[in-house]
Amino acid sequence: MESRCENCIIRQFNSLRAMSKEELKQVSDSKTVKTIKKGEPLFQEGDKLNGVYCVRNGVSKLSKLSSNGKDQIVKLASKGEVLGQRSVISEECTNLSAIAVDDMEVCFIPKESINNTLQKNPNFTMEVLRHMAHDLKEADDVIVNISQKTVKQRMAEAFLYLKNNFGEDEDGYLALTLSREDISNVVGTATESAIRIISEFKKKGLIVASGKKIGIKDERKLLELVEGF
Amino acid sequence: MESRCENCIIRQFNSLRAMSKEELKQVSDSKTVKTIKKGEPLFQEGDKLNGVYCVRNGVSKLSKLSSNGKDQIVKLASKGEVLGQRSVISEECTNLSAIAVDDMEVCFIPKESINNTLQKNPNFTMEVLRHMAHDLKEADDVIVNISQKTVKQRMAEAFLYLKNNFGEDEDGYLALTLSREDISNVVGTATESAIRIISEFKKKGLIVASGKKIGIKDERKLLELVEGF
DNA sequence: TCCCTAAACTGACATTTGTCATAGTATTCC
DNA sequence: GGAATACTATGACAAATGTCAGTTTAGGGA
Repeated sequence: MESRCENCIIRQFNSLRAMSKEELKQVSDSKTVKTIKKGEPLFQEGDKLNGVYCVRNGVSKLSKLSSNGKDQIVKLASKGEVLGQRSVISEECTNLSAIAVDDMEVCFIPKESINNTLQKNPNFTMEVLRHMAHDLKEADDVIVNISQKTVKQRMAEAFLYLKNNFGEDEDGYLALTLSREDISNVVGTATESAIRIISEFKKKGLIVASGKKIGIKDERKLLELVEGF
Repeated sequence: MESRCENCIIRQFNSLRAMSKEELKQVSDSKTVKTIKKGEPLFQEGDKLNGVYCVRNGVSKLSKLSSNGKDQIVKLASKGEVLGQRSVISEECTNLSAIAVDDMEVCFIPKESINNTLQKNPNFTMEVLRHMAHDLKEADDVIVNISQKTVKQRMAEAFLYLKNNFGEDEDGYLALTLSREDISNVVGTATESAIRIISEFKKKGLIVASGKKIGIKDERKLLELVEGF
């Protein structure tokens, strides 16, 4: 893949597209490319981040540990997403852990480059602001879903989310394969409950599963379930 | 209260403090002061907002209707907070309703003033960005709490939140009085469940209640409950 | 003041969800 | 290839929570 930020297509998907040629050059010169293996962390809850991570390949789960010892996955980030922005902007330790769900390739961009551009390029700042506004809206939706919907509804929604955001492979299975435990941590339920609901969905013909791979069979009915029928 | 934004103390608490004298003058000239009675809406979910609302007095609940017909309260906003920013920035319809919990006094600032300043004053943009980063972090915390804690724990947390954010009156009761239904909508549970837990807390001496007014009696035990003992 | 309505409350019950125990099934690593 | 380990699955049960139905209480007009 192209290693010069100026030519990197990835940035078309994130706030970096608002950077000028010179700014991108600076970012390009200061960035480092990192490879993270499945299961390894990009950063951990409480870490002080010295920069942001731009995802080139693979998927990362952003999660937070609850006092009951369970992780709650707040977001799944893939190609083009920038992680750690919030922490860098507010100059606080990060409140989330980022762990690779796949093997990943990311660019680490030191915070100086980001802060520098934030000060000089209002377009960039606005772009970051717009992204954050969007994330906040999504977070509100998650709050409402998680508090007002049943586990079954949230499971159905999770599968539809996975399809819409990560797509399907050639055999019609969800492209992103998560462990049952990760699924339960996205949905916010016990692993056993998640497994039981998967079994139920299989029996009812809503999904198919072969090993870890899950495929959506009856999207319409899943949608109806989410809406509460 | 002072009607010129330049002299308004309220703005010390929000992003408007990053505005210049001239910008504040423009805001002041274009703003309108509105009085909203208890129970009335500032705006409703799905509305297209033509500006933001700066709270001078009173409290507003920001809520979203779920498909099961219940409202989930996502945030309680009081003096100094600015509502509708996100919608104005992303130029989308608002995803939340804002309804007065108290009688309120707010300033409506047309979006032109805001957008104008966003374009010209990078400090202001950064300030808004920082606020939004903070809100996003809080939203993450809410997600984790609501999904990983029991209703009882969340109730305890809600009372502590009300004390810390809105304080107590001279008699030691929580300054912000919410109906049982509103409390249940903050916590994300059935009204009956909320009432039952309030009764239980009263019996156990964690809180006292006289009519709608609730007072915290044993903060330590409430905290322990939240942390899971 | 009294009524009337909305809110607060309580009980009984059904349902959902979590927990523990245990067994089967993949996967990895030597 | 085979043991060790992690993940998936299922049953049985307990606990938490929601729902429905009905009663009591409080507050705001006429």
